[in-house]
Amino acid sequence: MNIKDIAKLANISKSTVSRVINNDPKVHKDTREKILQIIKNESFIPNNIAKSLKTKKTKVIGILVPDIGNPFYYEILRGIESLLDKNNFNMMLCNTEYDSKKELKYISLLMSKKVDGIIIAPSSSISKGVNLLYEKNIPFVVLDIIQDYIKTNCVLVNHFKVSYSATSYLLKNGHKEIFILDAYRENKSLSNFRNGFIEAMKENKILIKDYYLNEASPDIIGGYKTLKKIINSKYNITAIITICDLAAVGVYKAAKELGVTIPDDISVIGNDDIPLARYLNPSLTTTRQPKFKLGYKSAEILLDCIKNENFNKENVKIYELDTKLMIRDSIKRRI
Amino acid sequence: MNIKDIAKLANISKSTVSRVINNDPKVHKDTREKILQIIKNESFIPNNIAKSLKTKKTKVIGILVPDIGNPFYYEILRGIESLLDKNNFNMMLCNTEYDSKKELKYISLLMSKKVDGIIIAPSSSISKGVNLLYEKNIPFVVLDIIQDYIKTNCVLVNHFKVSYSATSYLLKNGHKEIFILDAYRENKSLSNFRNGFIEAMKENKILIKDYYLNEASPDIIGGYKTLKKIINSKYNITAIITICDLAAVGVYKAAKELGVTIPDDISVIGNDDIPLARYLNPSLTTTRQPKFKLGYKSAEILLDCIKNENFNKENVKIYELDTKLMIRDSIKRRI
DNA sequence: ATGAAAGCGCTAACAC
DNA sequence: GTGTTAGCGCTTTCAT
Repeated sequence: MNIKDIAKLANISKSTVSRVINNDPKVHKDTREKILQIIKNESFIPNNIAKSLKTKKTKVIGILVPDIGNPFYYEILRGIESLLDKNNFNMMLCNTEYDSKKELKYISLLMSKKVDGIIIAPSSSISKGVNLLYEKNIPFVVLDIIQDYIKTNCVLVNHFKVSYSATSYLLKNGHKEIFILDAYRENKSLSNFRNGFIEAMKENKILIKDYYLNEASPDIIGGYKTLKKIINSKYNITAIITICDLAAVGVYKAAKELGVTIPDDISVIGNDDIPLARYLNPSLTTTRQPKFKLGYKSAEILLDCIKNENFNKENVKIYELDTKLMIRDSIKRRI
Repeated sequence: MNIKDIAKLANISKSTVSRVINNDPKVHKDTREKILQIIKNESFIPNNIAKSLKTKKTKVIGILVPDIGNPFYYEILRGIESLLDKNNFNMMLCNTEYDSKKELKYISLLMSKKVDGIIIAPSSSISKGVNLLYEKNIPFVVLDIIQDYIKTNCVLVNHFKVSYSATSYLLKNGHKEIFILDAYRENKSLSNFRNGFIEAMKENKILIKDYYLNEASPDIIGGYKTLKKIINSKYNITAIITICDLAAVGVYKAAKELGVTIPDDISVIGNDDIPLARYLNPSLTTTRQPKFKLGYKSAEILLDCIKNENFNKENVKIYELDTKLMIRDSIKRRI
């Protein structure tokens, strides 16, 4: 069943049916009602694939996240969805697993399916996928993981401030031997999360030992392995700052197994404030990121690029959203 | 840029370009290589919208879940995604928020976008959306929430057994005044979760007081409100069984606020075993559902329906996956 | 206010 | 092994 069939049933041309479907005002009231009635009777649903072929718009956007399993992203997804819903867009969700190959594959698929735009939390800070989008002039917004060598619209929090504040807070509480767990980075010197830590330490004239600076996967396993390594190496650490709460959960897990008590033996401070954070034992001190808003804002910018067709590689901006340190029970005062 | 342009560059017809793109063996090796080279040079990505219009296949499936924010669904999503990835399918994710209107709207959108099939965790056990899919002969699989009045492929766990076992376990531990928190249901007598509880109580000759049987939204707020209600009503409850872990988290939250100690004052048993469950304080006793497998299996069945075009409303089955009671620290022995 | 016709970019049947 | 052609179901310009 297609508009031609509907047209036949109504003794009218398919152009007019098309007009009715698209709410073109230039249709006689009676004609409109008749056609609407038939559409309803037949419970006809127009073929938007054909429409898209003609109009070059799909009302679909692609979303790429590195880890569907990280609660950080669900709230973001909810933020995106809430705006897409209002605009009758759909989202194609892709899970890249921090794998640049998979990321690139999905981006190609999305492009072949002619999504109107893409929101991507890249697999790394040098993403080939993002480069492809850039070259092909696809409207896109980068989320959370800023690109090192390319200017794009980007929505995120200030990771420098996040770790600077977290470190300062630990310092204020008498900690000196602080371990930082960053995600893997191609170019370490470009890591704001790392640099905020370094800056805070330097300002307080604390010597940064090599092994303070660490990298792992930003998930439970990453945090788990990291604490095990710390304990095995008998480093004299009193606190650990993690790149995300999920990694902090990994630290908790390892602590339990190793008989290490948080915060008495080691203090932990996370980043992003996943819903679980406040329910952990002890509840996790962490930096709250406005996750819903991160998603909503990204969608807003993207839809704007799409609608106004004003997507311009040069006219691009970094949107920094505010964070807040949530002080809970995972930090011990060492004075 | 389209296949016609590629054809021109190669001095060849677009049919042959199409053949190369679709790996048709009936193309001369040299021709193929030449075309492949041009495609690569131009970094040409074929328009799958046009392809879909012709072939009536999109390689997209729609997923509808009632609450993106419930961790129960992420593992399911991962399961679905892992199979879709292998088959180069994309997924359109829709969040229905237990709202049948929104569900229906999204289903219409998905149908207009000609998804090859749909996996739906319905907003309720009598879903108009599911009925529409049924009537329109769209391949679909129902996840988790079985439909009361319509036969469909359905992947889920045996909720009767889940609550029966949970209740039996509580009974064995000396509990008698047990409260059950079910999700809202149009037809209460059809709730297996409720019925498993009733059956276990009856077998043990425990009188079921009216207020034992309760309904709330299956999320943190639902659990939160429920415990508040119990405490305010001064019911003499020693244990509570929740329809999902997220509701149990709500119970924990209310308990903390009210100064109620788990498990000393009240025991709690969840259902589904979200990642957070074991990290709660006290760690939550709950029934583990094979979430990844639930998703994977659904996708498997759906892709099978799509590929073999053997989707037949009558030839439909319920797939019950195994569960396991995870005994942790949220139950107190009352003997 | 309505209709006729061209065309979006691809596939696939058919011809050679 | 390759080319020609019709057509998938819409939109949209142009005519009336």
